[in-house]
Amino acid sequence: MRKIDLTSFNVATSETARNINRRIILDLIRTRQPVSRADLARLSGLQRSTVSLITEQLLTEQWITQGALGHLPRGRKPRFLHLNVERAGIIGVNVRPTMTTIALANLNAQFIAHESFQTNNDANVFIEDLTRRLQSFIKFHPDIYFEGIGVSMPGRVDSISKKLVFAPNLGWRDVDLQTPIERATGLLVEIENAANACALAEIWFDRRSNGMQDLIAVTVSEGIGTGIITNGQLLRGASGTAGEFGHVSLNESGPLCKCGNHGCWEMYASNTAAINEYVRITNGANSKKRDIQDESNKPSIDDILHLSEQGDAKAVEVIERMGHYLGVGFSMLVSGISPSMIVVIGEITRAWERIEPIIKNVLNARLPSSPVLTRIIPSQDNLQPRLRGSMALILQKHFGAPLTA
Amino acid sequence: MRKIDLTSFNVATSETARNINRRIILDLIRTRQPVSRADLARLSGLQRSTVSLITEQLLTEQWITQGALGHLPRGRKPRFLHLNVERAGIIGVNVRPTMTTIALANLNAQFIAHESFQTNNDANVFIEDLTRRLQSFIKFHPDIYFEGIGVSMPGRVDSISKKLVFAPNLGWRDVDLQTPIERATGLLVEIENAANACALAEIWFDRRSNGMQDLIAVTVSEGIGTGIITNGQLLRGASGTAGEFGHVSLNESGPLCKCGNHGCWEMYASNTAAINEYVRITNGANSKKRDIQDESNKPSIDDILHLSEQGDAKAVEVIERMGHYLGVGFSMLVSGISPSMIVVIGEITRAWERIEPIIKNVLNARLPSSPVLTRIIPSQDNLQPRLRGSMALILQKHFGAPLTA
DNA sequence: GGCAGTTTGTTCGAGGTCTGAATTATATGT
DNA sequence: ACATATAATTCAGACCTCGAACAAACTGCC
Repeated sequence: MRKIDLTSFNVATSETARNINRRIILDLIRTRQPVSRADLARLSGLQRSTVSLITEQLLTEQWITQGALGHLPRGRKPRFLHLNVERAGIIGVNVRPTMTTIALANLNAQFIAHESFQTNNDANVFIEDLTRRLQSFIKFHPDIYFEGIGVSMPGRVDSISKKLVFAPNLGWRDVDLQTPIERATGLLVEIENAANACALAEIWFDRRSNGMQDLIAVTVSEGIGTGIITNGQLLRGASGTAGEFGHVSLNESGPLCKCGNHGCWEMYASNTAAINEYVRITNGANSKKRDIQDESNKPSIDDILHLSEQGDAKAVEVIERMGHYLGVGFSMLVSGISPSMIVVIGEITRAWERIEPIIKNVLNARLPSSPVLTRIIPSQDNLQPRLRGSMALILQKHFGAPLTA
Repeated sequence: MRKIDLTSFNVATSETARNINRRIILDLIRTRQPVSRADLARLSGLQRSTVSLITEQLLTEQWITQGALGHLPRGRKPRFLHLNVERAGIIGVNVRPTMTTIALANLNAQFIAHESFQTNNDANVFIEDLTRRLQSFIKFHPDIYFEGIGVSMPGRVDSISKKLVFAPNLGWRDVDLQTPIERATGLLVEIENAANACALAEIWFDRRSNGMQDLIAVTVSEGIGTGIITNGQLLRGASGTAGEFGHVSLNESGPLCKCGNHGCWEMYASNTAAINEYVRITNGANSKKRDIQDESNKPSIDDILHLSEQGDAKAVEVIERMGHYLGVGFSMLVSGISPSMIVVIGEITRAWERIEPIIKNVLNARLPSSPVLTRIIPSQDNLQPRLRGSMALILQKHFGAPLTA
């Protein structure tokens, strides 16, 4: 049971009941479409008369549309309702260290258009670039009503000020993206950390999380990020700085991390860690004296995955080591938070068949006293969880639970 | 924003608005008493007429009482409202490995009566003992209407079946306390893990958590437990097994823990760890051959704290080591969850002045890239957080936010 | 003492919402 | 054509909040 937050709460007015039921009906239509009014009454437990009133409202507001008639063995045929995919568009922006993607989707979070461009290293130049592109993107679709813009960032975002606090792989600090984008487009803008966006994407759009109210999304790339959802809601912590499990130290005397701490989880299980390890063990075999590691000589994580798929013993070793340390970190998450599901996002999911048994072994070894109830699965990367998650930020406003009490 | 849980949700009826506002008013009276109707209207934002209707209902149901008149420089004097402390009693039960305490409190969670007895090692004998004592406890207060019984347990409690899954320090497994107590007393019974109960006590009754919606309670005793509150609500995880941060491994090759894993946090920072360490370093000095450690010869944590207060160098060393490792674990919690507050419960809080700077140093060393926003404070142990938390389990039902959508 | 000004608390009609029974609409099978 | 079944709408009744008007109670000032 939730404690009432007496510092910021909403009392109920005469319209509160409608607000609650409207959101329930709208979310039911979203997830069960096509669906009839009678179905909605059965699913929700509301009276058919109430459902009719609510759907009439949703129809006039163009949130939904009426479709074909259904088929039944007996009786009057039901008229199916759908989300009105043409009503509105949501823009998702996925900022990554090298590339930035802008995408337009309908209310079903199906992509309609997208474009990508190089991410400029300078934050100010980038913002100018992005806002200009967003403006022309919007102009290019004059017939669409835009609900808002969601932005996923590779770094820590303050949940109150909505500023980017720090993005290590971009080298940006204290950047305000929300204000310039809002000013340039006049739309609602939400900024969120990439791991949090992935967690949202999973819970809002992935069937595998059906009915789950808690899960953790682990993004494995240059570093490791964790987006945590508990009780159906993002865990943000004091000013949005939760989710830095990637910087929990697994070994006090381990290698020095960018964050200044030693032996962080991401020093063992990130792509960067795998690349460094691969360079270390191949150099050790080929030429011990080549101690200056040229950046351009380093393989990419995709190279290593490709080599391991072809049976290269050292690449396999590196990937398996990465799997092992992913398992170590997961065991921490399972002990402490015990989510229903952990979703892994990143290139490493390509090698899932190889690392899954390793992860399971580590978990069983490290959690001997209790069965592991957490499902650990790879993300379906083609679904673009970062982009879809940034869209969920906007969709939530209409489809999420109302804020009462 | 919370996602609507379509597997179990509540639609709004015509009474939902009243339910919401009633709980807001009742919680405002609880926290701000004495308070007038006009104050409530200002605090809640509801109309004075609405507040009058709600308070009238609360008065007839005897949840609240009218008290004295207030004083104002001008105008009609307000009539103060209070919680009706005589309306109802809540029974809290705190089960610990050696002793069990039963306490009766009023709606303000002020203790009226309490009794303690030895905890029987045999679960069945214990249940019989407890239910008999509860029955006579209730008979002894025939004029009180009991709201329910909350039980705090030193072990893992399944949040769905409400069974005790495992209590290592009692050696109990799969014990159902709820059903026999409900049967014996006819009252609502809630069972919860001790750390979770402490977290609830903190958020419901401690002024220091005013306005906070997230905190972690860390119980330091034989082991280490973590009760986590996020978004104003207990984090339970898959079937209530969250909060086992005490069994996260800090060192893969550390000492073997009861749980079967190596180098768990509680192997370094619990009372047991401190006692073992003290025995190790004193034996090392006195007689290296005395390798059989007689249980009865071991000092208690209170002994060690007492010695350290008197300046015993080895006791001080052990306490400072414990402080260091508490800091190590806290840095994990701050990285991953970043709660507004961490509250420490246990005998170690007696040495707070000594260990606080050590903990702060560890946190600053391990979280170099961002300021630590989390306040770390000792619990006020005389407030009996375990007992009060078990009472909060029952109070929540009436004072918590309603379950809508 | 009486009156103006102020604040508390209640009363009552208006408007929004859900429920549940009755009604209308539409389809199938005999 | 008629019985049966299901979908969807209509409408009175009950509950709720709002907001204006009103009554109650108190202070200060003339």
